[in-house]
Amino acid sequence: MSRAARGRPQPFTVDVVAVTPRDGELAVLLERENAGNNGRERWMLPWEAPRGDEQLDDVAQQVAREAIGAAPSWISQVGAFADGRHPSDTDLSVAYVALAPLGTDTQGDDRVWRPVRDLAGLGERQEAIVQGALTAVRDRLDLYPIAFRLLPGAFTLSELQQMYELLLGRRLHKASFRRALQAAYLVEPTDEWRSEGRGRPAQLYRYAPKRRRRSRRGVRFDLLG
Amino acid sequence: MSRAARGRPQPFTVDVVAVTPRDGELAVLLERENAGNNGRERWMLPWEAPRGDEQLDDVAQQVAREAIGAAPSWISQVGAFADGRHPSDTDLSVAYVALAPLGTDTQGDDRVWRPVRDLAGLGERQEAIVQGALTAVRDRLDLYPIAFRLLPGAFTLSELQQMYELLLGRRLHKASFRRALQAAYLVEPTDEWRSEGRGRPAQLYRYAPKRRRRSRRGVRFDLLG
DNA sequence: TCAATAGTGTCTGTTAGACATTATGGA
DNA sequence: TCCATAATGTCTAACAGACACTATTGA
Repeated sequence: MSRAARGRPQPFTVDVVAVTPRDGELAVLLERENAGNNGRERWMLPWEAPRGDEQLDDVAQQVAREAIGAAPSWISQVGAFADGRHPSDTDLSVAYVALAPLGTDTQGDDRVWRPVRDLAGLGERQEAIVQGALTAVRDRLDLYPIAFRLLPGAFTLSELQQMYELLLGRRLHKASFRRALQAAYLVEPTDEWRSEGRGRPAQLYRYAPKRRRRSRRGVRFDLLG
Repeated sequence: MSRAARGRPQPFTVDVVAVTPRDGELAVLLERENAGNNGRERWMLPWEAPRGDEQLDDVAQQVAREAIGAAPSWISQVGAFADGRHPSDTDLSVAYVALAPLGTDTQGDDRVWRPVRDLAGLGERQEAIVQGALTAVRDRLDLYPIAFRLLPGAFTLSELQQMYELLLGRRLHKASFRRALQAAYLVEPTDEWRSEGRGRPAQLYRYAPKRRRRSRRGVRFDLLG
């Protein structure tokens, strides 16, 4: 950071999209914007204008921790956004996406988990930021343990598969999913089982990556065309 | 953009990593930094502090066009960088990567294509930006026609394969590469051939995506572990 | 003719998805 | 007992890589 700006608030913000699974869909954390209460409610993503001597990642981590009420299980920069109105009236926002494990709850009326299909009350820029964050999560799903970070430490393979299905937005084949998981040496079984209603109880697993994948066969041409 | 900042220079920069193939490796465009010539040369990425009423993408496009001498064949945001020294002494840079087709040349001593393995003279922040840009290019290679945009309008399949190999940093299997390309309906043959030295002449192709890929089989677990 | 590169056909091992089957609990 | 879910085995089609072969030019 420049000497001039040391300690003073920056003319840009760090915005955090906190994501968690909730009621079978993804939800993001919104805070009430206590601007002039002229009729309809206005909401916003948690944000902060960093001081001049802070690193972006540290600020994002801090904003996420305060909003979620615990350290995020994963955090990553999404990009810079300048279009549209922002609660801070700054010209630029650096966006981050942060993951909160399943079951993370908030308290109070001014901080809520809202399903991503209904972001009414959010400003233009922050709505674009949420879309960018969700795209970033999907794009990085195969490289980072995102699905695992949205689950508690112990989980069933069906829960893990459902998390992947939720993030990808499509169904997966059970046998294939487990075969690929096995081959990747990413999980190890615990000696616990969980019984939910009817049906055979499921064994609990934990995330415990062992080997490194080094495949990358061929090239993929997944261009939209 | 906020009313306050309209028309005035912003307290951040838009930095552009212009990339082109050159002598069988990737090169980025550097400009001479005419700061106090105290001994060793200093170089920098092209950058600009946008006015308050400009959109980021437009500024990046403009910076790229001026640096390359022509419109970039593809451009995309990489992210925001705040660490390390920057020629502008601003606290933040929004980085873009821009592609220049093979054969794009520069003129003058103050603007050169430098191979990515030797970025001596570049400041800390911009060196991190270049690394981020190269990573972004590799990560998006399967989703955007990056390799095609680094080639002229007509190219041989061997040239296309070599471009993929250059970007991926590994050799590819010729028959498999062509099979996958065929299946993706991305190119169409022209009625021209090119003869280079010995060997059978190669047919020229052009980028002409026809159908949409809709495969995405299974899940990939490419986590590092 | 030889060397070099383009382009293609065939074989094989790997993998994804369909399908079926067994296992194990609760109602 | 029936039903629901877990977990796994088998079959097949698609695909990647190896290999070999033909095609076509310049030296």
